[in-house]
Amino acid sequence: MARPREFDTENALTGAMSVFWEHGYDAASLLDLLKGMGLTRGSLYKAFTDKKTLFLKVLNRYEVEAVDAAVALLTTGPTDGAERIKLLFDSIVSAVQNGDQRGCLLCSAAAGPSAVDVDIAEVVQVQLRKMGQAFYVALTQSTAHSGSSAQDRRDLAGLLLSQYVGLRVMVRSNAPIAAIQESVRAMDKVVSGG
Amino acid sequence: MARPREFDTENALTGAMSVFWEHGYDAASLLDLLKGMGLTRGSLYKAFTDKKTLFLKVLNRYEVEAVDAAVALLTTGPTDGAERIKLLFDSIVSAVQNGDQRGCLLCSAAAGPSAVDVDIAEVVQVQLRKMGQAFYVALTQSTAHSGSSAQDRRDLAGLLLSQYVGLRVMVRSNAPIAAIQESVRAMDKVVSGG
DNA sequence: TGTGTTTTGTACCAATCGGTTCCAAACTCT
DNA sequence: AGAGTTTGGAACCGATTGGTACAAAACACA
Repeated sequence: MARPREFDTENALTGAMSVFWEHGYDAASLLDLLKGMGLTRGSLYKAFTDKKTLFLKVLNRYEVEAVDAAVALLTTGPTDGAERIKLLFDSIVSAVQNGDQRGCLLCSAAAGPSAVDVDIAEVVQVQLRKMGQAFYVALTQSTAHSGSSAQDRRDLAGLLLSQYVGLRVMVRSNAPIAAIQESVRAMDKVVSGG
Repeated sequence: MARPREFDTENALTGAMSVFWEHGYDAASLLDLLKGMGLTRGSLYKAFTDKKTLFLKVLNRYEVEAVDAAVALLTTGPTDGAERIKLLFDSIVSAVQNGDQRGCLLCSAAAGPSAVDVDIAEVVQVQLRKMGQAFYVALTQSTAHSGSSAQDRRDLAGLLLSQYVGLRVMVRSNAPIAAIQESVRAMDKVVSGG
C-alpha cells in the first residue's frame, strides 16, 4: 500500500545504541547518530520522533540486550549465587582488558541526563532497581548468604549495585585497570566471606 | 597602573563551580556560567581563557574545597579509621536528606567529559587516586584492619573508592534514599567487621 | 497503468553554541 | 592633568545544535 522502509529498525537502533554508548546522550550529535544508524534526517525523525525518544528506545534495547543478560547471569545457572556475582564483576575486568572502556550506557545515563530529565531518570531507575533485585536473588541463592537476614541481603544487594555503577563509571573515566582489579578483588572477598 | 578588577576571582570560581556542579560540564552553557559567576563574556574569557580551562580551575577548587576535606576527614582526627570512613559515607546520606542531589562534581566529571578529554581525565584521576589513598590510610589506622595485609587494605580501599563514586552517581540519578541507605549500611558492616 | 500512500533525501529553519573583536570606561602612576 | 594599561560590556562571528517542510521517489493495490 505504500513505500516500504529501506532500513531495518532493529539495526538502526543497534547503531544508535552504539553511538550513545560511546559518546553519551548529550555529546551524541544528530550527525553522529545519522552516520551511526546509516539513515538520513527525514527517516530518523519519521521513525523515532525525537532525539530523546530515540534515546529512550535505545535504553529499552539496552535493557533487553545488556541488563537482562546481567540479570540472567545473576539469577540463573548451576553455580552458587556468590559465584555468579563474581562472574559478573570479572566480566567488567575482562571487558576493560579487551580494550572496552565505554563503561555502561545505563550508568553513564545515570550520571548525566538522568539528573535533568525525569523521563530518562525514571527508565534508569527501573533498570537499576532490576539489577539490584537480581543481586538480591543471587545472594539468596548463595550458600554463604542464604542464612543471613533478608534485611542484610537487601543491604548487601544495594552495596553490590552501587559498586557496579561506580566501577563502570571509573572504567569510563580511564581509571587504571589495577584500581578496577583491586576493587573487584575486595568485592569478591566480601561476597565469599559473608 | 591599570583598571582594577570589579569582581573577586575566588567568588567567580565559586559561582562557576556551583553551575558546573549542578549542570555538569557539557550541559553548563556559557550563559549559565556568566549568570552564575556574575560577570560578562569579556571578563570571563580575559580572566579564565576558556570554558575548559575554567572547568579545570574549578576542578582544582573542588579539590581544595571538597576532596581535601574528605581526605582530611579520612586521615586525621581522634576516632578510629573505620569510624571516619563511616562518617564520610553517612555525610552522603545526610546531604541527600538535606535535599542535595547534585552528587559529586568529580564523580560526574568522571562519568562525562573525562571519557573524551584527556586533560580533564588526568585531573579526575589524580583526585580519585587521592581519595583512594585516603581510604587506605584510614584503613591502616583502624583497629579492625591494621592487622590485615597491605594488599588487602589496598583492595578494600579500592572498593571504598568505587563505592563512593557509585553512590554519588546514584544520588545524582534520583535513586530513592532507601537504596542509598541500604548500600551505606552494608558498607558500614564491611568496614567494621573486617 | 494509474492512484494513493509512505519513505527518503535535501533544503531550510531559528536558536544556541563557544569564542573574538573592539571601544569606551576606570583605574594607577608620573 | 595626562599617559599608559587593563577591564567591562556589547556587538558580532561562524559553526553547529536539534528539528521541520516539502518534493521526488518507491512501492502496493486496483
